[in-house]
Amino acid sequence: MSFNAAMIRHIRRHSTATDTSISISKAKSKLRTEYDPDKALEIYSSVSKDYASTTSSRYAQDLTVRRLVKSHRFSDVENFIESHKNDPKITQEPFMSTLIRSYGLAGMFDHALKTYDQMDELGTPRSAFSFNALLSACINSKLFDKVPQLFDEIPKKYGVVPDEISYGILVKSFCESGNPQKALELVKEAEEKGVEITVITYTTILDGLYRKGKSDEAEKLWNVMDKKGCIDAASYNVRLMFSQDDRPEEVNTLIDEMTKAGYQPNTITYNYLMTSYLKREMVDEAKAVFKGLRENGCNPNAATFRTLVYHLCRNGYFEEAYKIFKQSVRMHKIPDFNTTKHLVEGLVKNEKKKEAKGVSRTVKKKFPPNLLKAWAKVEENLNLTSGEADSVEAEAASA
DNA sequence: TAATCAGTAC
Repeated sequence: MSFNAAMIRHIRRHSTATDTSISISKAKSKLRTEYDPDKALEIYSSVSKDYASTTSSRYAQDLTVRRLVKSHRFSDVENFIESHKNDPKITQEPFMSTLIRSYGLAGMFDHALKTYDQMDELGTPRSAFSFNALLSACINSKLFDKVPQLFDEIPKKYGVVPDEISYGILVKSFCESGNPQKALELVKEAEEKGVEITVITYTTILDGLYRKGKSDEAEKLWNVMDKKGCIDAASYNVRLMFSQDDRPEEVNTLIDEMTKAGYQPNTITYNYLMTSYLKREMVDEAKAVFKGLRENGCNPNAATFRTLVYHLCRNGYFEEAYKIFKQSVRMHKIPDFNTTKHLVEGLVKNEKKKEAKGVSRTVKKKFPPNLLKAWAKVEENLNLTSGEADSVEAEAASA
């Protein structure tokens, strides 16, 4: 089925509860594991809007847009987002902002701006909230130079007053343009205007400085943040990210410091520690970090699996990588195309063709349709197409 | 409503 006007009518018709409608939480969990954009649309349309809170439906909407974007179906994205403009909630700024943000996720900034300009005729009031949605859309569309321009023009045009988040997004745009120095200057300017510099804004600049190799400046900024008490776990994670190439002992020391300062290490923290071990081929230590996640109150995320499988393959531990891959499938967090490609190639090379076929069958069920052509090529090159094999998924389910 | 999870993306 392809997305069309009938589907939009279907979505509208189901705006009240019917026996076919499902709860938003059920839709969210279904959407998380559904990569086919058409099926994602079906799930979205079956949600009863009566139960949908703004944040929940925004999440479901974002997921649906992401699935369509992954398949490069931009006209369907447009139809999908535009269909929401008939919703009576369109006069509510947060609802409208969701549409602007969604266009940004799709990289369709022109549409985001057009939608923002439309707010007058649709009767939606403007505050910093929708302005920030527009600036985020700009960042997500990777138009970093456009953010300062909008920051200058929009307040003049519409009388919107930028808030601390607007400044945070402007800071991000400078960092993304490779100019964290300019971001630091902006901090001064904002402070003079009495706009708060939040921990997220500081952390953004910290990351920007490290990325440009300005470790000295980053450390100076860290001291400023420390003095102000403007630090959280994510700030520590940025420091950890740039210490991944250090010795694992040093990474562990930094994590100790983090814990003593009262910040709970999270999954991302442990991902960095794991990577620091893997970069030195300390596979047992890395696996110990992975196994210890749960007792540290953390769950592996998609990056955990991707990193572990990727490095295990790079180091030639294909059977280990295969085991981890099976776990990732069970948790609906399977690694990306390239990592999985490394895995099947390594399995074939090591005469594990049956396992390779299992991975391949799973991939064909889980990857977005637009990647399947490229995957068919991988299969063909490895001669995996003949014969039958159970998918990893089926095997994992029966295990 | 913004920040951190490998890297050109496929």
